[in-house]
Formats: sequence, structure tokens, C-alpha cells
Amino acid sequence: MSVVTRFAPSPTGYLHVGGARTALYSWLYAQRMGGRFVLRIEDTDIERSTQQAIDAILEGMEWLGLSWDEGPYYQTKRFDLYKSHVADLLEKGEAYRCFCSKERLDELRDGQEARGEKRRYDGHCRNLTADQIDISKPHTIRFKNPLEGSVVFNDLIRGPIEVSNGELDDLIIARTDGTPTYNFCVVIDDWDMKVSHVVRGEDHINNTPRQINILKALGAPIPEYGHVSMILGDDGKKLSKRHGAVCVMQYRDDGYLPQAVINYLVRLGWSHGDQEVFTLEEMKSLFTLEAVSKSASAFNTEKLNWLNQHYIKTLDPQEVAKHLQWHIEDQGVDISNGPSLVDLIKVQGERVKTLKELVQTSLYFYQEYESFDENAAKKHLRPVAKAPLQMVKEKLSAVENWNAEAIQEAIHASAEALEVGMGKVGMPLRVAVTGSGNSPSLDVTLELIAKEKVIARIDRALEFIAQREAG
RNA sequence: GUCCCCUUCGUCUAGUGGCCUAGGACUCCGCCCUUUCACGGCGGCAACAGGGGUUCGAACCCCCUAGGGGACGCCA
Repeated sequence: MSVVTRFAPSPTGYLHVGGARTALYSWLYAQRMGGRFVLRIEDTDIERSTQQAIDAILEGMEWLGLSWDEGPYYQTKRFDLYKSHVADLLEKGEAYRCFCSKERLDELRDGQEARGEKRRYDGHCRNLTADQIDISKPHTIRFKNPLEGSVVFNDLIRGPIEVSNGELDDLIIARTDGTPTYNFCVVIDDWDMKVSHVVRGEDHINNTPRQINILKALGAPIPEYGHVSMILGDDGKKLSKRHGAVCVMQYRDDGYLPQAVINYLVRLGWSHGDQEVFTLEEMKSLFTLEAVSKSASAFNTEKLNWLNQHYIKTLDPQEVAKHLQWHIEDQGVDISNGPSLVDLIKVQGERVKTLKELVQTSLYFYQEYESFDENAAKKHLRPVAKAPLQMVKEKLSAVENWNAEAIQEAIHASAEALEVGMGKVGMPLRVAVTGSGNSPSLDVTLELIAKEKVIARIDRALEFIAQREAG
């Protein structure tokens, strides 16, 4: 039996981290089992589904690298299939027409609630006689749920779950306008697409027994189910807009690498011993649903930051550069007169958490800084820095092969000649060249900025000191 | 309210009856490295929700309680 999994989002919003993780688990499981992964868009709610949301979901899936083997299928294009199965159930007596008005249903449920009972349909139209049925009148179609016994299934993540049929009511499978509803479409599609393993959010646990009953009535095979817990915000509360980034694409905008997001997501609720970092290949060969956690997990940006930095500094710089390019453009930085992105990543990678931050802290490589950082200038661009700056300017001017090693030598020689510590030369030089007190090692920084610019910036700093002295 | 699910450091988790004085990771705090910021190295703080059983022995098995979440739509 071949494994087929699926991700079936409803296009009513962007792809959020919870959905992304469910998709990832589903995708990994298919990969692990050598099966196929299907993408299906559940757009039967025409009112709320939008093309914009569909595009956003596909974009998110692609950015994360979650490729699908089949689809995307759209449920709105499959109405004929659902309708033929509705007719089939009607004919077999497994479904019936319900003429109850919304008003009656509301009253019924309000009454039940007042009495402390579970809100459910009372089966009013379940046994109508032929003369009581007038097809010309508006009606829905309900599935005839078994009255006796219970439904048992073995959840791949949670273990056995049993629900008494007495808890289930006759759900509507076709609306008054004839369109099929969610629980019915899912069942038909999973059957038709030969889905063998349904991996989805835990909010569907309650739908599972109903779906199994419909599957049985249809004479269809029952797939395996695995219900993944939800992701909470960093405050332990349900994830919502106020938690900041819940949309997957927001993570790209904020400077995260898809590799980091994938690694973070896979470890959020799944583990393999003490291992924290996984390559895609490792995930594909190690992932099992049995090892997925049953409890909800809180999203922790600090740990994502750590993973993101880990990937920025360990991934092939060429690969990181592809993603960095997007941020360079996003922030409108012209890099034609500066170091290559690969060189930039090599020197800056280990000092930033995100690509966005990498761009923001690297501007001085590509353009003149606007002004000196006030604190750095106050501390290091004082009159005592004049001599070291003049000395190091002289030594650097004499460097013929502008490379890190020669630059380092020039700085050392300056400190020695003046008989001062490295910091007395290095810090003024750093502030002069970068405008601030923080930067990568001076030798590589200066090498990447180019000689003429370095000399010019030292002059600018000397001038600044002179002005301060005068003023 | 009814039904379903969940509960190990602040967070993600290891743990499937003795290897647990409960391990790792993130965060935080020290120290080392260091011309800055980082990286790195070393060390530290910190948890089995509570109560009953079962057992020679329980984080692990059973029951109860508490807390959290989900479902109860002609939404998905």
C-alpha cells in the first residue's frame, strides 16, 4: 500500500505557522515513506475564499520548499463528484432530506443549551414518509449517522480515541443551494485521491468520527489519522495577530532563512533525541509521527533567532546570498561599489540574527555613513586619537597589496611605533571607517571597503576631531 | 453545559518501571578568548501540576482532582 498524505488549507487567509508545520509534517511523512504529497485547496466556502489567499498559501509553501506531487486541487471544481455521491447516499438510504428551517434549528439548539445538553440536531426529518417530502421546497441533505455503538480509531500521534455515536448528530452534507459541505468534501476527496494518512490539526479530532461514519456508509477504506497539536504564542496563549509574525512570509520579510524556519518548525513538537539541527535529508529519513508531541507548544522567537544565525553562518554563503539579495533590494541598497554578498556574509554572518539586520549593519560597506555614532565618537574620536589616526593613515597609505594581512601589519606597526595598546589605534580607526564602534575585525573590514575610501574616511574623522576641538 | 484532547526547567524537549542526584537546546548569569560587536570554549541557575493506588522500586502503569485547549454552524 502506497502512502499518500495531503495538506488541505482553506484559502481564507495567509499561510500561518501552525498550518506550515502541519504541512511540513505531512510532507515529511510522505517523503519518509516514499509516498506522495497532495495539495488541495478547500474553497467550498465561496464567500470567504479569495484568490489572494490562494496565492499567499502557494507562495508560502514554495518559499519553505514544500513541493507537492499532485495538485493543487480545488474543491469548487469538483462539485459534480460530490453531488453524485450525495445522490448515491440518498438512494442507499444513508442520507435524507431535511426541511427544518434555520429558525427551528436555532430554537432547538437554544433550548438544548438552556437545559445543559449538547447542541445537536434532533433527527426531526430523519424518518419522513414519502407524502411528507416535497422536493420543490427548500431543504438540505443530512447524513444518517448510526444511532448505536461507537467509532474507534487509532490516532497515530495520540493513540486510541473512542467516541460514542450517541454524541454525533446527523450533519448536513449538502446545503439548501445544493453545494456540499466541508466534512463531506473532505471524505470524498481523501477517498478519491487515495489519501492513506491524514495529518491535520487537533481541531479536527472531533470531525474524525463523523468522517469515518460517512466513509463506512460509502463503502470506502478508512485512512490512518494523526492529529497535530496547535502552536501557541510566546505567552502561551492562542496564536493571533497580536503575536506579531504568524504569517510565514512575514518571516522572510523579517530576515529569516527558510532553512531556519523549517528546522525550527520541525523541532517544535517533534524530536529525535537531543538533536537540534537537522538537514532536510536527516528530517526526511528520521521523521516519524509517533515521535510528534501530543501537547501544544509555544512559539519561541529567541530560539528561531539562534537557528537563523546558525544557518547564516554555516550554510554555503552562496545559498545565503540568494536570500540576502532579496533584502538588499527590499532596503534599496546599491551594492555595485562594495563587496560581494558572499564576502559580506563571511564577515558579518556570525554577528547578526537575521538577514534584515545584516543589511542594516552593513551599510558602511556600500555608502558613506551619514554621521558618527554619538557614543562612539565621544569615546574614541577625541584629541588623543589624532596621532594614532595620522600614524595609521600613513602606514595604510603605504600598503601596496591591499589585503587583510598587510592591513593588520600596518595597524600593529602603528601601535608599536606610538608605544600604545592596540585599542588606542583600533577603536578610533574603527569609528573613522565605519562610523560606529561595532564592526567585524578591522583587517577584513578595511580590505572590503577599499583603500581610497578608508583613507578618505580617516581624513573625515580627523576633520571631525579638529572641529570639535575648535568648537 | 456536554463530549474530546493535553499537562517534565521561563520556552522547545529527552525520558516508554531500576542507567534519573531527571539529560540536551534556547534565554539569562559568571569566567576565558578578544582592538569593538559578535563567534567560540568552560561553568552556573532552573522542571516531573496535585493527591491516591499498583510495585521491592514510578517522571514512566491505573484512578481521582485541578488547570489548559478544542469541538458542539446550511465555516473549514
